[in-house]
Amino acid sequence: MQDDGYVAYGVTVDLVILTIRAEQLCVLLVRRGLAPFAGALALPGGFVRLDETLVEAARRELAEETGLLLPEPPPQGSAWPGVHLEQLAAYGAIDRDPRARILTIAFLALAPDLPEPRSGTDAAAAEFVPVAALTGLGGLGGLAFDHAEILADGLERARAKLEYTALATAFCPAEFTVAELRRVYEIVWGAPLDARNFHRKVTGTPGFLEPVGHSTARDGGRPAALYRRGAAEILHPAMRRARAAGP
Amino acid sequence: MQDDGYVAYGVTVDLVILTIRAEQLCVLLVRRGLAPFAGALALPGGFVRLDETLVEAARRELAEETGLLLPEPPPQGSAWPGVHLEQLAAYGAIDRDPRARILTIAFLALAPDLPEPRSGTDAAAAEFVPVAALTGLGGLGGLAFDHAEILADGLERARAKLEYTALATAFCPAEFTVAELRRVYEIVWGAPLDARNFHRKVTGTPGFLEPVGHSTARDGGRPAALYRRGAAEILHPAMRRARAAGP
DNA sequence: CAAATAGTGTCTATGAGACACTATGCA
DNA sequence: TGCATAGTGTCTCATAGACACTATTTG
Repeated sequence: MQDDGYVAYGVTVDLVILTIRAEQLCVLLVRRGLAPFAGALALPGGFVRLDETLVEAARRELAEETGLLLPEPPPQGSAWPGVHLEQLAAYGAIDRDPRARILTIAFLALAPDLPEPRSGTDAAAAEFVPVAALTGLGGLGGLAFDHAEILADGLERARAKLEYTALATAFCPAEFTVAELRRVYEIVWGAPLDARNFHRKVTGTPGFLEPVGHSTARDGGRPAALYRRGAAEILHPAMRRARAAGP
Repeated sequence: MQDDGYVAYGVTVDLVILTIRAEQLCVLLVRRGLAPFAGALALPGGFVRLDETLVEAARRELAEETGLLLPEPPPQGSAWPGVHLEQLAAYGAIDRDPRARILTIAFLALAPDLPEPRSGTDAAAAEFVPVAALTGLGGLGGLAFDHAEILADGLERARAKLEYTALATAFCPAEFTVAELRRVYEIVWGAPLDARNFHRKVTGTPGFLEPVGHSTARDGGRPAALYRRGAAEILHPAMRRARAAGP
């Protein structure tokens, strides 16, 4: 780190907030009210204040956009539909914002089905949009700034991490069945998985799932045992990613 | 991205440049000449200019610090001791620089044994330091700013990526033997690997290694076939990381 | 020849993938 | 009873890991 050459940048955080609603992978987008890109969809985000770190800024934006409780502090012991938040990458193309040189640090958030997003102070309107509806229209086109690229990176990160981490549980409520967890994988990867093998894999991996004892019959068949996420963060060996079917 | 709340940050890039010299994993460090942290070791880096992207700034610093040819453009077809360069993460703790709010984007570079680093315009002195010499002294302590954390993240990224990518070849010259590649894994992971199984794995994975036809006998046994890196970027199934032996 | 390193073959345990089968609820 | 979903068992194939063995050089 040198001591000459200081120039000033604007720094924002932008969030790729993913959830699953109505059997679809959705991303939270806001409709921009102001120029540039007025009227276009964009990832939620905002400037980083001088008195907060990058993660704190991301957590603040997450709360503002979703009205959601912050992922920290983790409550003692029991069931918590944890929102996962991690840094994705920094984006610094010279003209990514036409007004000034603005750098953004993108974060990836994974959450269980959230309450309807309440408009933050800044966001004109926030809504969960099915990812398929965006990719269908010519490769994520139409997003403001370089947000198509950021979203693509976030999606790839999420898909990849399902393979070798226990992250899929972040899309589930505090207690869930094996079938619900499997649906998460199938929806995120866009490909079906063998229910029997999946069951053996996730229940056989120590620390992945923790049985809560009782069961439920939400779906009208034999009642399924309920689990909550276990302590294991990584999965070894990894789950093999099924290749997406269809277009 | 909102339109209010703009504040100005300084933005730097810092580089974790790893190489292998004399059977040891080494990182390029500079001795700081100026306050803060004058006299301390630090990662090389510098401010991002207004007319360059983050990667361009990283590439410029890499060239300045190492005198090395840039990893791009990749020359047609043949042997190139590619320097690998990728973004690591952004670091934005409030007081990470005591002078001002400065954000840094860290990059990770992996290179084959480099010529002696020539002092760049800014660096007082740059030298490759064995990582073991740093970790031995109480957890990477003594580095300026938050560079101990950045270095730790870079090391972990490098170790992890050897598992599931063909990245280890970035530590090798353009043409190398299987044994040399295996030494890379052993040095980075700090644990021995079975030579026979390793050989089967890397030669059996399509696209990982590309035989160049001739062979060499640098080490006095049966001559070994030479390879250059193949087209495959990822390794599936992954190589299993051996757990580091000893302290 | 011995020593040293390169490279192959073979066995075993494990896990993925395919899929038949049993278990337990509800209408 | 039939139907739907949960969960288990079993087979086959691929691969990691262990390690005996052969191959090709130098001294």
